[in-house]
Amino acid sequence: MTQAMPTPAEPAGLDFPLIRRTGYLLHKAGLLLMEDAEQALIAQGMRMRYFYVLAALESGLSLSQQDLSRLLNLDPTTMVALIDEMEGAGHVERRRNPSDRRRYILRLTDDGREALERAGRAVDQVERDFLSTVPEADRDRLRTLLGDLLADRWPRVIACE
Amino acid sequence: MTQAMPTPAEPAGLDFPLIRRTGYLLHKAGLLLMEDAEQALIAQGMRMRYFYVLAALESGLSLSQQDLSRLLNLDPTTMVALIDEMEGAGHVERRRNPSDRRRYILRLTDDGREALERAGRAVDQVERDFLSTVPEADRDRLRTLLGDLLADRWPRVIACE
DNA sequence: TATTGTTATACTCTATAACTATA
DNA sequence: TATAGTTATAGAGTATAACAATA
Repeated sequence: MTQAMPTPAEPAGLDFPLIRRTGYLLHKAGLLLMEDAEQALIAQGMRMRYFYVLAALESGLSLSQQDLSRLLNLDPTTMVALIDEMEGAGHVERRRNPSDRRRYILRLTDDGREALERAGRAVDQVERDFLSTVPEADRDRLRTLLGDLLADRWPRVIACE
Repeated sequence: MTQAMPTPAEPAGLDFPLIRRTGYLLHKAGLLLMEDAEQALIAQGMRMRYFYVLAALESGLSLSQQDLSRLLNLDPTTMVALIDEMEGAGHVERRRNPSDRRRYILRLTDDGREALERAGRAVDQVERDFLSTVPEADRDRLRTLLGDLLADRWPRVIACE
């Protein structure tokens, strides 16, 4: 081949204007970090949405499947399959809500709580690794900046992908 | 309904541990920003990947479809349809590479360059709006932090989703 | 009549396999 | 034999529609 081949290994050689955009960098950083986290969870037979549901149920509120669907922005039919999986793994229990027998009250089991903690540790580790190049002092600043950035968008912030 | 309903409008009321993670905030911020950008581009009949290809071709390198596939991490078959669309819109030209007639050399047309500029302005505007709550001085800091964060992952940074 | 959970179905997106023309 | 582009096809993931139980 006589043509120069762009090598993805050296994109810096390409004048690719996107990589100078804060927005682009923000998107890529978030994406890479979440991919790492998902990968770490897959090693535990779990995905991020699974982790999200565990985290939501830890709150102790009496959440139904559709409550969770709305909260995490997942389709109710998707939620059925997810809760099926979690129930099969013994991490979640379905109990009928006595005051509205159409609904379940979903509860974390002890195994579920344990799985949540273990997953949380894995995600913590991924975050630490990912942020390791950022000086300690800047990490707080970064978190604060991101929090401010999202402050006026709370309704959409808690949601899967 | 007698049970308390969690209202996504007030997630702060939920003790949702994820929203205190820098990694989670980073992911959500990047996602929301990119959704806004995609929305702005859809108003121009364009998507982000379309914008990415325009931006890559602006470099002036002699890129083939598969060069672009590798660079943007898009499947070659997906690239066919995308370039079909771009060619149909008159933004890209396919010319056979005379030194290897299997390949094309893809070129931006004047219309394509114009579309790139217009899209770039839209994305700029989205970024400015999104970052408007961050003090001017912190914006530079944020960009620098994100750049450092990605510095050792360049091979994976230039890529669609 | 409306809503929860559920199933079955359709749709979208992406990846796989096979083909052609070139090398 | 291998590669670029293409097409047709299969698969994963998601959304839509319809249903039973309950309100």
